[in-house]
Amino acid sequence: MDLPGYHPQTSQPLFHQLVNYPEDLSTLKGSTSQEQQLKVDSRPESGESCPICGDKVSGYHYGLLTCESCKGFFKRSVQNNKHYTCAEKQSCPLNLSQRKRCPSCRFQKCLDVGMRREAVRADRMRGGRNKFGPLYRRDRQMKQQTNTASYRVKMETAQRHFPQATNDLDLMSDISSNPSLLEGFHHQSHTHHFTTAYSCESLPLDCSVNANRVMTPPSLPYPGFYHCTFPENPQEKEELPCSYSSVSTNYELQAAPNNPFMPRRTPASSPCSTLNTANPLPQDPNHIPTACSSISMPLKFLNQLLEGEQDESQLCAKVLASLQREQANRGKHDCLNTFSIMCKMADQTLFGLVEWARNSALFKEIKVEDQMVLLQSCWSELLVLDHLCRQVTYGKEGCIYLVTGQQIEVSTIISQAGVTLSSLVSRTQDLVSKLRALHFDRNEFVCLKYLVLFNPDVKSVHSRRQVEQTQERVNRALMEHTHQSHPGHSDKFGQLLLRLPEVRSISLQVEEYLYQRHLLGDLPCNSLLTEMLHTKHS
DNA sequence: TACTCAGGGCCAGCG
DNA sequence: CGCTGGCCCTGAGTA
Repeated sequence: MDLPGYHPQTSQPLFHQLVNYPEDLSTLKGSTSQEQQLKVDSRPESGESCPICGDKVSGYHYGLLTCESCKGFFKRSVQNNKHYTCAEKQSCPLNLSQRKRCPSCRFQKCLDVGMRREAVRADRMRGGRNKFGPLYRRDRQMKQQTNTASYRVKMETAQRHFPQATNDLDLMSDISSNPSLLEGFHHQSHTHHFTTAYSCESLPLDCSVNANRVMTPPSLPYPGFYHCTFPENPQEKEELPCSYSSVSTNYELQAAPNNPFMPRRTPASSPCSTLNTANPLPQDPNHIPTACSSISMPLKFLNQLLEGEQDESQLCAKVLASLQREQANRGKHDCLNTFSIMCKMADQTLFGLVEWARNSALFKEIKVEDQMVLLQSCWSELLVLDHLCRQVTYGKEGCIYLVTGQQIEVSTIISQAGVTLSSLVSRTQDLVSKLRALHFDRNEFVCLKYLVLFNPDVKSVHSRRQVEQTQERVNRALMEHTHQSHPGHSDKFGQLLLRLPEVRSISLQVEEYLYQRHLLGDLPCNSLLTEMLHTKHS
């Protein structure tokens, strides 16, 4: 099926490059998926590096942008059916000066980053185009679009396609055009200045640039929970050897009473005292744990998992900055509609989740092909889990809390939405209530994310045993954590696992809903979200 | 029909 | 002598 703005064979590159270019991530941070794609694509022009050896990229070769030498190397290797052997441990360094050292590792990296054997012609026929043509073509089109600032991601409303429609598809437009909805959507903040022109389907995009054109951190919800933490005492971290991973951020969450998700800078929050995270006990402020040796292996393992967690305030700032850039590119009279804003938020969150997975030591241990397959299989579940966690952590009863810190009243959405969206919102809110009742905490959230990610049942996973073993380890850690943190609630572990099928079911419904809107041309065609959606449907 | 550009071939240089 | 990598040729696809 030919879908608007989408070519099945071109669905891979954005996600593929995201998974395959470790060094790119830092530069990709904070960009929209489209912007990220553009950065990757602009390599030949900007003289950026070959993903295999770091040399200058000369064009698309056998599936992706590489340098001339790796192109030749790959071609010869495939044509001559070479079988190399690594003299070391198959982890030789590969860079411009050392690429000749180990052909085995070089060829393996070619395959790992996505060069395709099948693109080397068996008949050795010269010239012409291969089957990846459309893939390259789309990338080029996007480059052109970047160069001409007139490019706009096509995000037409369902209203435009189906003026008579009065179902779910209208809701997001309605939210923008209905003053009462906007009230719920707006977030009170001294740095956010929301425009409310109905015609413009407004959004808060001018929120984080100050008069000096310097990015300022966005105002975050529940201001009392945040404080500036330019470390006054640089030794602080060292004094807390097992402290909660302190992602470098100007804003950090402060201890929030009765909020099990809030990381704490007190010793009680350190992974050494993970057991206390769910039911924090009063701590002597001068007490600093000296070692982690007293905690069990599964809990140490759980602490390691926690260290990779994303910082919510950073994600919030990133999403806001991305929305702001998008709006800046569009100009004053061409505002994003609310559905597009939601898609952007989801897209950025998804980027964050892929980044989280990729940075995970456990995930890095498995083959890149498996990483891709696993992420492709569970991305929507991760999004749903992420959403659930945000609701339990920050959300108020009866409101949906967005990644940008804004809240929408559930009743408002349900009153405006059609059957599908209403059902989705209700089911999700039910699940949030169940998780609140279970006193769902941060440790458990991390475990569920890993359980969803390391799914050995996913088809075509090569290192199934490895995935299975990781899942078992996470399972044990979760079991131990729930038993220790809630000794009186012997069934919490089982209760949590029982939520996973619900997460799965909701995520499938979300995919279905998004796919329907995609068919109507409502989704940005160059987003990671769209790519992931399409990978599953193809 | 001219142009584009990715795959293939060639060959000087190197170890 | 085999491998490397820069350069050029070829020709299907595209505007």
